[in-house]
This record gives sequence, structure tokens and C-alpha cells, in this order.
Amino acid sequence: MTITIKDVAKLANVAPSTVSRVISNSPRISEKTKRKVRKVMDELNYHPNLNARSLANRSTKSIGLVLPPALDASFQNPFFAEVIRGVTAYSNQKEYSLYFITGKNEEEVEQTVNKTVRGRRVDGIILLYSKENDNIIDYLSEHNFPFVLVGKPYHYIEDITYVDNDNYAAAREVTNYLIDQGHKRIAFVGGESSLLVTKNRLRGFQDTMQLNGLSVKEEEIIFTSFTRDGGRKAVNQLMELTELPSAIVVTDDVLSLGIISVFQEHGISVPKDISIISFNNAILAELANPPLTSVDINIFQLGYEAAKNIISKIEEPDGSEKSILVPYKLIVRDTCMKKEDLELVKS
Amino acid sequence: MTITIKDVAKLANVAPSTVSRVISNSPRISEKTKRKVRKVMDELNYHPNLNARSLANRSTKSIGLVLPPALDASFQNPFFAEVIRGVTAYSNQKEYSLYFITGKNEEEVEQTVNKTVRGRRVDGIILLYSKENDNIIDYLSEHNFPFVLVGKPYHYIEDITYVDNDNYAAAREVTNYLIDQGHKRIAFVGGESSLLVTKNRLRGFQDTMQLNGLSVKEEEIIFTSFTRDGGRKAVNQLMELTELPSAIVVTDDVLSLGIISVFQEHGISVPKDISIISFNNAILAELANPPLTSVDINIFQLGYEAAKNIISKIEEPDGSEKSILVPYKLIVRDTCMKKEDLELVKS
DNA sequence: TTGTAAGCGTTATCAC
DNA sequence: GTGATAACGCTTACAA
Repeated sequence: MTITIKDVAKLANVAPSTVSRVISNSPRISEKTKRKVRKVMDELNYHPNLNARSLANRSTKSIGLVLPPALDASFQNPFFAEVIRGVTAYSNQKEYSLYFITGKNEEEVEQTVNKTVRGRRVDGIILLYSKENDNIIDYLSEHNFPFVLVGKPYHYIEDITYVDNDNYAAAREVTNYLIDQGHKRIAFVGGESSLLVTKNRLRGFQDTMQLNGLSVKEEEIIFTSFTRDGGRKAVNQLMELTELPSAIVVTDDVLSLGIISVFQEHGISVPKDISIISFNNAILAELANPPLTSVDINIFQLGYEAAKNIISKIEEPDGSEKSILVPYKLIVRDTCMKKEDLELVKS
Repeated sequence: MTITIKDVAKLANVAPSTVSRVISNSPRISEKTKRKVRKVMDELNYHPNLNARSLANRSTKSIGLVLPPALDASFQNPFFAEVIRGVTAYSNQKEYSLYFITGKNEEEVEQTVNKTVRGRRVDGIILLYSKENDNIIDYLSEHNFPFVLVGKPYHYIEDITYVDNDNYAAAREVTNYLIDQGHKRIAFVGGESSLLVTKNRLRGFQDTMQLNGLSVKEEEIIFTSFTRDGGRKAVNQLMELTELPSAIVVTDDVLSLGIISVFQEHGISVPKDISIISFNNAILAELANPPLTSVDINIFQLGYEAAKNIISKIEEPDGSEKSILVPYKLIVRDTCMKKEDLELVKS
């Protein structure tokens, strides 16, 4: 009993094709018939069947959002909620829908991408994370399927459109900031080492330390997961050092939360005993105790630009879209102290 | 140059309909031809067009996930990531895809739901939040479109399938716990008062207080938002009281984070100066400083059951699905103290 | 400016 | 068991 374009056509005394043209607001239809047809559409409470449309059209007006495997702790990172906010802001405006693609592990994510792409459920894909040797990227590239990456690509950086921050520069800035505050022994804690963000921020950190003649021991660089256990692992490793560093660069707010909490458990307080500088400035950063000094990477804009990019890629397949670097900004809150003040408190 | 069922049919020397039957693994096809056809499908690297399928089939094998308006601070609540994990766990297994439905404000969400439902993009809907006077619920009910609600419905509780915790009981348990610890002046901080969770947990709190002959002033019941400003508003209101309560029931971990952090800003420390008992036990609870005593409401299972429910509703429209209450459990961590110990610390 | 008719890639119905 | 063939609901040449 679904009402179709034919019903509308009949009642409006026009051909189905005319109705179709009214739907897509074709300029070749007179205002008069447009009005007439629209009136009937309203009367009949007609709404186009999007599947039929997609089939005839070869366009779905939807885009696939690929998230990390749901079993990863990172899945719950508020980062994703915020990128998605950015994506929807633009895609809703452009009347694109979003398909949610994930799986419990990497393999399942790959399969779901595969099914979605080959089933022609979406016109393009936004990859919400970037890691090394990602089969999905290879797959999409090979099939020449439009996609954009949030984060920097591992390979083929010239051929892949991405939206990212200049994480290398951000890490340099942050490290310099700590050095300016008098810190000399600085540790680094990042998420999985296969993630491109981790890699890039680490490089920025290392280079800056070296440029300033400061050494970093291997044990002072730690990769861990976004859980309390992850925080504990990092803290334990740091406490095994003969002396605690005076500051840490942490690549993610969630990680920072865990570290601060576990430190507290050991009676080590941030920033009195050790300073932390964090990244992302997700909503957590300002809710934390103490509030985090963190690099605001404009997560929302990252998502917004990604959507913009993929949609224009879809709509003008030839207009070569270029990658985008979204600006960042250090937000100083309460987790960093000058080295000298830090000493004072202790004595 | 897409390869279709016809190409497969030709190469396998069978009719298109046979190929179709092989795809859906019809028992009426002999194993022999199945093998033959499958081999050709592999050779040609064939994959069915899901839109065509949906059209012919009148079934999309996808379900819509309705999130709160993206402009709400609640959008970033890790609660949603975790429910979604639960939903995908089941839906992937059943080979259902997920459509992501939201908008910047309520109106846009409604429109998006409308478009998705009438466009037949999904077979059913999961509403991820429950608030009073929700137009979406009315819309879906009127159109007899399959949906399930995560949370308790405001109206028509008999007619709507929902998946929820017994929030009333949980709030009672939690309040009793505080009373057992010797607390007499207990405040309540919740999210928006239009949310059903807030309402139910508040009732449990109030009833328990009353049953124990404890009074609650109007100013000790606060509704606020999931931001630092929200936390600040709550803390300010509490600090205006002639005396600070000795404990607070807070309906959400994110809210608790903010409150603890703002308290700290005023030199008031949790749990030394005031106890907090929280809800949801999202990943944040264990990462917080200090880690939150919180009611684990099994968010994952909430999502899993919702998916199970909607899918069986879709597949057997007559088998009346019943609502489900997911168990909860108080997880004691570090934000609560006995009233007497609390006094000791102070003196 | 509008109508006719042939797709879009499947599935479903009815034969055999 | 398998094959023709008509839907499914829309778009788009091509005609008029």
C-alpha cells in the first residue's frame, strides 16, 4: 500500500517523469506544474523511496564512517563523538546520510567496509583513524573508491586525501613549552605505536629534545592503552626509573586521565610532583581533576572538513581535492608547572 | 562496468533467478549448481547490489540509530559509544548495518528520522535516549514503524518496547547505601530534568530519603548539563547552602567528573569533604581522579539487547517482543566515605 | 515544457 | 530444481 510516484502522477494528471523532475527540482519544469505536483505530493503524503532512487541514480547520498574495532578501548574515546559531530554538521546540511561501519576486530571492520562498498551502500568513506599498513586504505585505493582519511596516511601520502593537524609541529611546540618552563627530563606516553598520531607526535617530541641537547632514555618512551590498566602500566614504568621525570608529554586526554589517577594512587600529585601536557582537548580535558593543559586540535573541524572533502570528491570526481591541515592551539590549564616552582613545592 | 547477477548467470549457464537463489542460499537449489554458481561469482568477483536487493525485497537489513542532537553536550557522553558497541556486537553478527541518525537540534533530528523512515532506508529504529514528549516516539508509533527505546518511555509504557535498567531501584539502593554509611544530608544532581533517567533516579532518591525520615530541600536537587559550566553551576548552588551536604547522588559519571574538579578548585576534596556516588560506570569512572564509586548499568548489554529486540521485531513482526530490564550493580571505588570518618578527617 | 519507455540490479511468482 | 518474466519505485534519454 505504499504510495509511489505513479500515484502522484495520476492524481496530478502528469507523467511519472514529471513528478520525478519536480522531486529533483529540475529547472525544466514550469513553476505552475511544480506547484500542482507538490500539492498532490502533500495530499498523498508522498515520500520518495530512497533505495529505488539510489538504484536508478547510482548514487546513495550517504557516506560511510569507519571507526576503529569496537573491542579497542579507543572506540570509547570522546574524540570520535566529537569528529562525528563535525561530520554530521556538514553532511546533514548537504543532505547526506551516514553509515556506521565497524566490527569487533580489524578483520570484521574490513569485511564490513568491503560489504558496504561493494554493495554500493555509500558513495564515499571517511576513515576516522589512521594506522600503519591499513588494509582498508589499500582496498579503497585499489578500487578507486572515494575516501578521505582523518589523520596522516602511512603510505602514498601524495595520493591520499587526508584531514589532519600538523601533529609534528604541535608536539614540537609542546615540548619546547616544557623546556622553556625549565624541564629537562621529559617522558613521552602515547597510545598504540602503530597509530600515525602516536608516531608523528613522538617524532616531534624526540626531535625537539635532541635539538635542545636533552636526552631521552628508551624507557622514557611508553606506548600504552586507553584504560586504567594502560595508565597503570605507564606509571609503573616511569616509577621504575631512578628518578621520576619532571614532565610528561601525553598524546591523548583519556590517557592523561588514567595516568593522573594512578599517580594519585601512589601519592604523586599532578602538577605538584610532575607536570603533564596532553593532546586533543576533548571535553574531558576541562572536566578532569585537575583540568588538563592540552593541545586543542579542533576535533570538530577535523570532522567537518573531512565531510566537506569527501562530499566534494563525490560530487566532482575530477576536481582533485587537496589535503587539509587544521590549526591547533595549546590550551593552558592546570597540569603544568615551572620546573623551579616544582622544586620549591617539594622542598 | 558493474558486474551483475546476469553476468554470473550467463557464465554459469543458469538463469538469473537461480543465481539469486544461490545468493540467498535457497534449499531448493542443488548443492552442485550452488557450487558451480559460487565459483563463477568468485571468478567474476561478484557482489550483490544491496540497493537493488532492498528494492525488490522491501527489506534493507539495516537499522537506524537515533542519537541526541549533536549540539547537546550529552552527545559526547561515552555512554553512547558503549551502547553502540553493544548494538554492533549483535547487529554485525546478524549482518545488519547501522544508519546513524542525528541532527544539530531536536527539529533536525526529527526531520532526519522522518526522511530515513519514509525513504525506507532502514527496517527498524533504536532510540538511544528517552525524554518526555518525544515527537519521534509519537511519529514512529503512529506509523507503526518498528522501534525500540533505550530507556523508559514517558507515555504508553505498555505499548512501547524498551530496554532499560530499573533506575528507580538502583537509585533507592544507592541512597540507602549512603544512609547506611551515616549520611543524613544528601543532595541530588542530575542531567536535564526532561530525561527519563533523571526523573526515575530522582524518584528513587526522594522516596528513599522520605522513607528514612530524611528531608531534602528544594535547593538540594539540581539539574545541570554535562559540561564544566554545568558542574560549576551545581557546585555553586550547593555552596550557597548554609552547610554543605555530606554526600551527593549524581546521575552520570561525566557530571561527577565536572563536579569533583570544580569542588577541588574551591579546595573541597572528594571524598574527604564530601562523598559522591555516581551512575553508569562508563570507562570514565575508573579513569577519574579519584576513581568513581558508580552504579554499573551494563551499558554494553543495554545496546546488545536493544539490537536483539529490534531485529527480532523486524524479522517476526507478530512475535510480540517484551521489554527488558538489564541488571545493575554498585561498584565501590574511592568517592564515598562513611559520615563518621568524614567528620574525623575534618576535625 | 512535458511524455514515453527503457533501464537500474534484484527478487518473486508462476510455470515446467 | 530450474527458468521466464513481471515486479520493486525511481531516473533519464529520446521524442514530441
